[in-house]
Amino acid sequence: MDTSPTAIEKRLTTFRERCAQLGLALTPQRLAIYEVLASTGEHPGAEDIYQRLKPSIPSLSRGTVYRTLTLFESHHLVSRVHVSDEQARFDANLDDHHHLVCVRCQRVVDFQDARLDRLPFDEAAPGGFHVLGHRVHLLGLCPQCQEQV
Amino acid sequence: MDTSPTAIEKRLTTFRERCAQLGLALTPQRLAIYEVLASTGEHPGAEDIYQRLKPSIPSLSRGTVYRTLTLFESHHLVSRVHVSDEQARFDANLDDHHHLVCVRCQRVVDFQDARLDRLPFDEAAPGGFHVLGHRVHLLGLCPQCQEQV
DNA sequence: ATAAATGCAAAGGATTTGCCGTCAA
DNA sequence: TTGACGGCAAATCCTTTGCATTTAT
Repeated sequence: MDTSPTAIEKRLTTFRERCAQLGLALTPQRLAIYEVLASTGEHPGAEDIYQRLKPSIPSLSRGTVYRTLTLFESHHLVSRVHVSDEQARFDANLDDHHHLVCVRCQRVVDFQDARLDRLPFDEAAPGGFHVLGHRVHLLGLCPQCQEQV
Repeated sequence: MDTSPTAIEKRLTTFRERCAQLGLALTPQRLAIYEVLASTGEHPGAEDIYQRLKPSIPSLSRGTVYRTLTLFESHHLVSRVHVSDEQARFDANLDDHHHLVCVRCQRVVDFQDARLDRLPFDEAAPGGFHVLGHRVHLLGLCPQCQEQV
């Protein structure tokens, strides 16, 4: 995900607009939670976000983080990523994209490749399944984990 | 997954062999748990398996089901499927395959398509990621859920 | 002002774990 | 007999929820 200041700004602007449209209150907690997601490509989980914000917002509670993330997801402001078993992880990148998953450290990196966006699956769907979309997970080792092997 | 009697038999035979090779005891519980997985394409979760076996093995405990599934997975006798948030689900189909996931009822169906087995991703991996394999999830509606919409 | 949002703590579900009795090699 | 295995219950981890209070619009 592009995490340049410009791209982050853009995401935040869109976020404020969408909240207004949706009639969602723009509380400091919500803004802070969204900011964390908008400015990282790390796909943090609820607990990660809670820990990152606790110092600056001491009153913040886990419940709010969970509730807010679920709310954001239901309004398609962020998406939920299921990697391995562990906790759910979140992503503010709403562009069509796929994921590289490190099988060792579980790091998740977005990547885009037009060639993977149109797969020959429509005709392939067996059993009358009606395919709406697809997700590709590339499993492998991130640079850091390659060194440690 | 092919659930014809012949295919199931074949899986069971392989399973027994692998257990012997690995020095794993072939207990009634383990066999029963594997049989459930070998004879269904439903990708049941631990609780599903427990419920299905409880009537025939009243002494069975959840702990054993969980422990056994984890053991199987660590020896690559079954694989763990992460669909949505809910519980982990298991699959005795070890052939290379992908998954159709119903976004409505969460049904998971295996499917194979040679065209999806070689994707143009090797060169695509950004940031020095070393890609070892990939998984394609096709998201859509199963026949039953299409009718209910 | 008023409905919505937060904090807190308790509840919930899925899974793991420790302990002890049991069983098979 | 001896280590592996299963049953049971307690513990753990992640997440949701109810309720009283505070806040955004």
